Amino acid sequence: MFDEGKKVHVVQQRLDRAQIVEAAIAFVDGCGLDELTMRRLGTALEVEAMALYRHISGRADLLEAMVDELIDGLFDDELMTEDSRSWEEYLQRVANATRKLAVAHPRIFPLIATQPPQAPWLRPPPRSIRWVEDFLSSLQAFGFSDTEAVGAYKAFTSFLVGALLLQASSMTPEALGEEDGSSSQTDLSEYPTVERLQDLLMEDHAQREFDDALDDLIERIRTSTEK
Amino acid sequence: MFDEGKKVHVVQQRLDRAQIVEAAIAFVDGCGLDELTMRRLGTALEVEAMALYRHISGRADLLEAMVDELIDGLFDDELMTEDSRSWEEYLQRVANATRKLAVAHPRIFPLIATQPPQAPWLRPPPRSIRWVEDFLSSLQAFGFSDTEAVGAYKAFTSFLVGALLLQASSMTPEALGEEDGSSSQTDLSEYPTVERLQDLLMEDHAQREFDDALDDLIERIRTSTEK
DNA sequence: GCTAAGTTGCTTACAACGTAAACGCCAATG
DNA sequence: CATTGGCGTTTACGTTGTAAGCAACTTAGC
Repeated sequence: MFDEGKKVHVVQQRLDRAQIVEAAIAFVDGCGLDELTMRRLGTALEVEAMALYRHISGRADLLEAMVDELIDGLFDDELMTEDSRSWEEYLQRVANATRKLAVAHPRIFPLIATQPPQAPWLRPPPRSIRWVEDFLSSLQAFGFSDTEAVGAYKAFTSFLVGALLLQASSMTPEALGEEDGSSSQTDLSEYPTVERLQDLLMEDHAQREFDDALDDLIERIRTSTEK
Repeated sequence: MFDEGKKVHVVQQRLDRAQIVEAAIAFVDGCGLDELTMRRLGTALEVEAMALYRHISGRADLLEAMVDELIDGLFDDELMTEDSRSWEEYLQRVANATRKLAVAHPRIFPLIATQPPQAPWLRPPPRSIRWVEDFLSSLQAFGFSDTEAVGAYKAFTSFLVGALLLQASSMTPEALGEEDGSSSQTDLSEYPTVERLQDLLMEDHAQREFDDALDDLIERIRTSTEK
């Protein structure tokens, strides 16, 4: 007679926006952006597609919510909770937290980098006003002038998107499939240099290159604020 | 009796792959990626949608062809035709030619940066083997060792995608519409630093920042090859 | 506890999409 | 002249995002 235990497991029968977004992120992580469909996301939540529209206004809204959710999650990252002792340390924290995000969700990161922000001066990856406020005010607390802070913001965002977008797309399962040239070995005989350096090109030193480029960026910011 | 001049103007009645790709690029430049549809591209060419499939194998193929077309076009750029006197000049040529491309096609550039390349080590923006071959062999002709050339390649591509993707998305007509906060003025009262620096954030020094960052990247490559 | 109101999910429906398959026209080849 | 092969059209199918109406459940007021 305990038959109403039929909907087994952890299936909540009440839907809300947060869990839709969470499910969408999980879905894209697993299957890729193109596979994300209102109907499929519905069935993943054991619900009809149209039910989602009570909580989100459409597919575009869902994508934006996913991005915002991940970006907001950065603030709760342990790296960001405690204060930094120097602006260098602050930049390193932010960079590493963002990198962690890109590595955790390589198939969503392109969306973060590509999706048009609310205002043109709100560049991705931060992409949220709250975040930019934190960035600029933190730098100013360490003595940056207005123009220095804004200059650092622009240089830093360019650095992040360049380093992490390429990192993320190299981690996408589609790319990983053909990593060791088992399949789809293209003919390189016309490109001797590429052929000779192929092993070097495939080597993955992403973490070190990221750190090196970040160190260099920090050095660049330092000298530009001391002139 | 010259009645067959009815299809006036420059409408060729024979379709070929090149003009389809060209029309698609023009269409996206004008209307954006989301608006590009097989059917719409068909009518733009005064042809039924299915006619396109005689020349391209599908939408994905079309997107790839557009990217390849633009990338190949870089080779014909006047900047690239003559030899460079130094590797610094070579990098500057490539960077400026790529930047010109991003500025000319801001709505397509995200595709160049995002689309998965043929091999994981073929990073965008070059994204073509021919191009990478030119890059690596040119650097080696200027005395770069194998590891130095590959290191420069990776650093340079990261730089390009970061600097140009943000530049391109800030030039997209959607973003430009709200550039001067005429519409959609969000409430910044909770974000005093952003509010105070808003004018600075909106200022566009993209060209100078690009050049500065490039100079710095060159300097970084120089010192790393001299240690 | 009972009814009224509001919330939430389901059903149905439609236009637009990408593309497969069969068809007809035209030009070039024998 | 007949034939063949290439190219554009027509028709059709399955899938997509989403609008509209309906039904069931939760909650509020008495």
